Amino acid sequence: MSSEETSSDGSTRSPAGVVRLRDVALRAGCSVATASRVLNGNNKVGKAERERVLAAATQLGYVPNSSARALRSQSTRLVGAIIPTLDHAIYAKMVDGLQEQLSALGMSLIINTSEYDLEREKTQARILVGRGVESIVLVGTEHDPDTTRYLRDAGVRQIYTYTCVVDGGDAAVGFDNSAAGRMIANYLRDLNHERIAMIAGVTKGNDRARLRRDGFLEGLEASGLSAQDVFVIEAPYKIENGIHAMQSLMQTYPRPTAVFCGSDILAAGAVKYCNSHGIRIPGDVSIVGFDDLEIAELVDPSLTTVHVPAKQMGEHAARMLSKTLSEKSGHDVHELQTRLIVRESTGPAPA
Amino acid sequence: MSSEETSSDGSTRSPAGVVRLRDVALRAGCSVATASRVLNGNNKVGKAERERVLAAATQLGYVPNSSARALRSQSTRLVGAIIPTLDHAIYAKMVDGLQEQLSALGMSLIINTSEYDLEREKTQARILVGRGVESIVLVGTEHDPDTTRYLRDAGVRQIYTYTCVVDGGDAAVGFDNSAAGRMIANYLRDLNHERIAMIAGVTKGNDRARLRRDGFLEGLEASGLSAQDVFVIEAPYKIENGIHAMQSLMQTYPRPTAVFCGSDILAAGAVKYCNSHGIRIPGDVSIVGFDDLEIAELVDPSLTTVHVPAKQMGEHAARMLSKTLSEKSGHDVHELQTRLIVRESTGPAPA
DNA sequence: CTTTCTTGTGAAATCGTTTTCTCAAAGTTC
DNA sequence: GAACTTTGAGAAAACGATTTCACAAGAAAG
Repeated sequence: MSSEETSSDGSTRSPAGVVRLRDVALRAGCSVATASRVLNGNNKVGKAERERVLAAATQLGYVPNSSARALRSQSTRLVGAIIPTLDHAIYAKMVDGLQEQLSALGMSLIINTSEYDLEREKTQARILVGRGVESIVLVGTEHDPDTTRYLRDAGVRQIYTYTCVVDGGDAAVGFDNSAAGRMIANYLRDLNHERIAMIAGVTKGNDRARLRRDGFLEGLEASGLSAQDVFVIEAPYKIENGIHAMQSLMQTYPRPTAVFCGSDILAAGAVKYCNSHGIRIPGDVSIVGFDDLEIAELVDPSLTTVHVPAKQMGEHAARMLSKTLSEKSGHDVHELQTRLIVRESTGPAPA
Repeated sequence: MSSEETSSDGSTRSPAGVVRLRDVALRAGCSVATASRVLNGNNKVGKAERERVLAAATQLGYVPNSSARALRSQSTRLVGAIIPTLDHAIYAKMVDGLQEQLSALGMSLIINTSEYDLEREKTQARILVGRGVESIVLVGTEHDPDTTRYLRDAGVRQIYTYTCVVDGGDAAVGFDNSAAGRMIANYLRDLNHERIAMIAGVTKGNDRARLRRDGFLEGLEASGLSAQDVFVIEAPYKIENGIHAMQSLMQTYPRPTAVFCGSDILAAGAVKYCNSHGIRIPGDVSIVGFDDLEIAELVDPSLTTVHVPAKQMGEHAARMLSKTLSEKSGHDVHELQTRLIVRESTGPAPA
């Protein structure tokens, strides 16, 4: 006697009581092949048979085994995403949008975090391929060449976000980090600032942080300021780092009159430091953030910052992915617009 | 000629260039059965053979096809999570911890968002079951009875988070929302506040919000205050809602001298309103938040709030899930401790 | 009335693993 | 040294779907 039990109508059931296609076919009085065809919308099935199968399936509450389906048809409707962390609103928002759209399009999302480590990203990519994802959403353009090659070889479509540079990938949705940096440079120069500093994110393995910094420095150079004189501190996106970096900057002489932060998180820390040390914003120093998170409006003074459409970016990435299935267009770049949000933390350079 | 290409060493590769177990076995000079045994830690394999397989696997960068593995072994190592939204740090942090641990334990996570809608949660649950998840992480104890039953019938283990009440589920990891509410009630009463109000989250379909409110009101009653006199406003967790709710409260007479907010988000809005309308905190009104998000420290004055170990909760949920596989303990509750973080937004009641 | 397409159907191969059988070789025990 | 364990390894059978192939039966064309 096997572990299966044979019921009176002759159908066999697995111990867990899970309904298989065989059971549906048995009840509908046809072969599994026919049942499969009906359930997959293949129209080469007679009307009567089709209806019997459909009825049997609903009556039994049949749910296809997606492992089996994926194994045979080599098509999971599965998407992977590797992001640095979910503990940062800018990525969480993107994933939120991505998930929402994918769900609406009948796809599912497996997420993995890399903690800003490209080596770890490589490992996660392998896992996701093993899971059978058909596409993978990554952050930024810079990745381990192994990762890029591996994914290409595995036939997995790569979509980069927060960037407009496709490079080794298949598509990109994001914005021009460099242009955003230049925009801030121009904005601060228009306010007559001359002693300018930056608190950037860690640029190693992070092209977004690097491009923002480089664009910013380029913009300053273009306006006649030597980039040599611009003090740049790199720090991970944490409030404490913003505090400490601002402390360092405020101890330099001459003090900068404007500080551009690579993220609102760093900017919030910078503001906190100034507030607790009697440094007036923007009277003594102007501070600019990046991302336009909720905190930008909550800190006092509220932050001038660059708005990044994070959720839209995720939504658009999802739409790009669904397109893949039908029209596999080539290198596909979608640029979203960032915009400067001027609030209270910036003002003209002190006299 | 098939679609496979045969390379010089005799191994066959699928068109996509994915390495299969067969390739590993071929390179190691053994059968697939043996290779499988080695890779699955079955110790009945000779030392020399074992090492050759391991070497071959790493050299080829072998990643098992999890569909096939799942199909045969009847175990996808797949976990689902349905959370209200990722656009709220408290959930994003939990998922961050969950994902990190699951990944370390060799499991993958599919996430879905419900937008605080139990109907939508039901739909998502069905999708996840179809995907073959073995467990599902949900937020709170309150769910559509259909969802609970469906998941139980499908043999999917249900883990509730942010709560200690298991009810229809299999396990819970979280904290006592009601006790946290009482704690705040006592704290405010100890500061001699008598006119107290609350800005709660939406309680429909949200037992956490409801329990916090009820615990708070109970605590006030216990200290001799009539819950009738406590004005409670419900609002979704958005900053603007905090602003508007605070506006309403400040227009009542007599004004409350202390306001408990169901979330730091609402509290941040409340603070913002006061700051822009010359209402002193805590001189005129004390404000208490909930969650201890980054913003609690960033707003001015910084928020007195209840610390919630969100990331730990996710990590613990992951560990509970992995336990299932081996020791399937029954109803399993793990209570984490919340604690009151006193900052600048609270003080004694004005005279 | 044959021949040639359609059309609908079922049998069987397949996807890449894990796991059960089977069996040979090498130890053990008397 | 014969009879029994143990041990290690391969061949082959699952797992549950999809999809190819083969083939009837009926329709259309000659």
